[in-house]
Amino acid sequence: MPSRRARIKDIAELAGVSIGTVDRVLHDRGEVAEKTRDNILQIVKDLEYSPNVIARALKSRKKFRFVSLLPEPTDDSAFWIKHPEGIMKAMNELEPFPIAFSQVTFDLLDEKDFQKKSEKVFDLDPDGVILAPIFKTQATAFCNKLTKNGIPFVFIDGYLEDTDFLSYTGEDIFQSGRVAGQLVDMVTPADKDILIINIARNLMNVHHLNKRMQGFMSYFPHSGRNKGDLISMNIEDPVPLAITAELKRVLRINPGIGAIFVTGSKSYKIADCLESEGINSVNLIGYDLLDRNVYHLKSGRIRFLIGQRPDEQTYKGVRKLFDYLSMDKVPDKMEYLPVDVVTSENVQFFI
Amino acid sequence: MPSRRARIKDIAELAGVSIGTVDRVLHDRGEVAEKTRDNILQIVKDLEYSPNVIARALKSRKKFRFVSLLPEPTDDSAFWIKHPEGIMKAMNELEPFPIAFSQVTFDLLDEKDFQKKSEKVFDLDPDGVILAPIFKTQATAFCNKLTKNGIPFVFIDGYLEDTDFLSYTGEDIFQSGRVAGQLVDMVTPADKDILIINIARNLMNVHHLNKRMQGFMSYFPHSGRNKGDLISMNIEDPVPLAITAELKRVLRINPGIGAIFVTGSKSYKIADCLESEGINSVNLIGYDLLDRNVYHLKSGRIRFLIGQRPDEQTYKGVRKLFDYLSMDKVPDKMEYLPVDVVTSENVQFFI
DNA sequence: CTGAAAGCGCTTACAG
DNA sequence: CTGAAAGCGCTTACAG
Repeated sequence: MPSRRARIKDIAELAGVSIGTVDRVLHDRGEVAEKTRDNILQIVKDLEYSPNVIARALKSRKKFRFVSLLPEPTDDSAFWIKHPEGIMKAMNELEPFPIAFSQVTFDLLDEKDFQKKSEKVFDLDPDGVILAPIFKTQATAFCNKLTKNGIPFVFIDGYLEDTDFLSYTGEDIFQSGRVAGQLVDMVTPADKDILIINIARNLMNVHHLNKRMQGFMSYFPHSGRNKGDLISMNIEDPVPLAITAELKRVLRINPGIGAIFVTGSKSYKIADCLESEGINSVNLIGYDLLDRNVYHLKSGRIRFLIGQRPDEQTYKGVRKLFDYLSMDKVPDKMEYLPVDVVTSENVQFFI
Repeated sequence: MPSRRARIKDIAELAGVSIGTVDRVLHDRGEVAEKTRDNILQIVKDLEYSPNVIARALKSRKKFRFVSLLPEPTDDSAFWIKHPEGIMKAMNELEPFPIAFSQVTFDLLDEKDFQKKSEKVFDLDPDGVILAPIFKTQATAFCNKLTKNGIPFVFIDGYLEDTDFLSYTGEDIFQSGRVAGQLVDMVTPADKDILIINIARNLMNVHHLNKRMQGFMSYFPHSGRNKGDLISMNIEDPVPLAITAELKRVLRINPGIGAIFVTGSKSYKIADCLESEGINSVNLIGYDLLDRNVYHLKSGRIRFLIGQRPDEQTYKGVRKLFDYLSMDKVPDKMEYLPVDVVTSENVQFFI
């Protein structure tokens, strides 16, 4: 091990060439005699040379251009407001480096818009892309195009196995369902029934929600104490009146329900109904720390929320792109973030 | 807002002086006419100048020397093995910058050793110190000496209010006790009694444990459903035989105990005893993801562990020192990390 | 195919 | 009290 970090200059001296030549070899810019090249490469290896990122960043006016392609946060998809925060945090930390960031958003309910916006991403001529692959078909096409153009990309929120992504940062969806199952099992009397509610206006998110539901249900046969029934229902039109009617109907038919698991981030809609109906006896558990969920968590209407660290997903995604581009650091392909168990007593630390 | 970041050179030109003079003003090295100085300072403000950290790091062979002063992890204080990991992670990220790190450890059971090692810290001529102020008197003296020498320091694990620390990163101890209280309350039948166990060979850590206990107990009067008794006991000599005897005695006297809360990280010792005695009916809850705790968590003997992110405490502590020294970034004085609720189903993400 | 030079923005001696 | 110069390790454009 060299006592001091090797520099290009050291390599050049050992090889008996100029630093320009060494640089050409290091950057594969060709125009170097094969013999010289091999010799230099050997020395590089011997010296365990790695470039000084600081010097590189200082010099190269080469500005990395990053682009994010994420859903537009709206009143009805408030989950996505946290993601930009992680991006800002990463940008802040990387502020001394020459980086530009563009955020492109698309309509969560509109595949066509995704496609249109993904074209816009290309127009921005990115060096790296971070995206949530909500629409499988369109996202796959987009990712393949990125790969063809040699542009690295990272996934958050979900991933597409058949694409050449650099890394995924997010939830282990199935396992997070299991955690929900365990929590419900712990706080609900063993003879009570459990209601699983999916709220999905369209089929797009079904993969996500289905997988959580599978994880949830997988907990009970072997690990759970609960002996009641698992009942599942779908709400397509999440309008308060419709939800209330449907919920009342199901609860009337199944008077033994002791817990409700909402597979997505809209548990507050269920809590709203329970509140207006004056139903206090069920354990409600849902996902994500939206303001409206947190409100019900604090009031006791929701017992647990499961958090998936949306801001950490984007933060890490950006860092991985940067580390990869500026230092050739290849990240782990899959990084599952912790499944956070949030109650009224520890929620303050998560928001 | 300037379209481009101002450089020293820009300031020099506007002030009609050389960059050397600007630098002298910026670094308060004196030897500058007051008029020149004021003028330059004004321009600095107007231009919102901030130094380019990269250029600074590249140039200055000034190596920051950081020193940590933490307890030596031992078989009986395994909690402290995670802390060095956070330090290594920070060092890794800061690798391109010229930094040296020395880790000094002391005997968790020996105040004299703390004092001796704190002197060693001074010998290392640190630019910044990160420490766990285990022994109040000795740590206060040490911190005051640091302040007197103009050496910034950050706390982890605990803090001393009367010292001039740069930042604290760690648990909100009282609140974490409340979280434990809520969890116990959720999973234990309302008519059962609750046993609180402190394991403390000496009085040193009592502050820590007491505060958690207070938080725990504070939950029940207003927020809890539990109607049973809160019983507390102390174990001074945590030898298996002694624990078992004592535990059996208490459980015999109080047959209604449905949950046990261990205020420190040694819940595995209680779990060991319950296991050997074949007692399965109580909900055990404790702190920290030590291997031996996790073993019992997975086997179901421990129901919840509360995590306090030891590695994140040190990681953030080091980053704060660095950001402060290299960019004058003053961190928030108090940073409470999330109180993690860990079960057998999500523990995999925390270890 | 290769070398010499300029420059990124800062800091550090040194000369006056 | 102030300026001019060298240099940190790299990249880039140019000359040969």
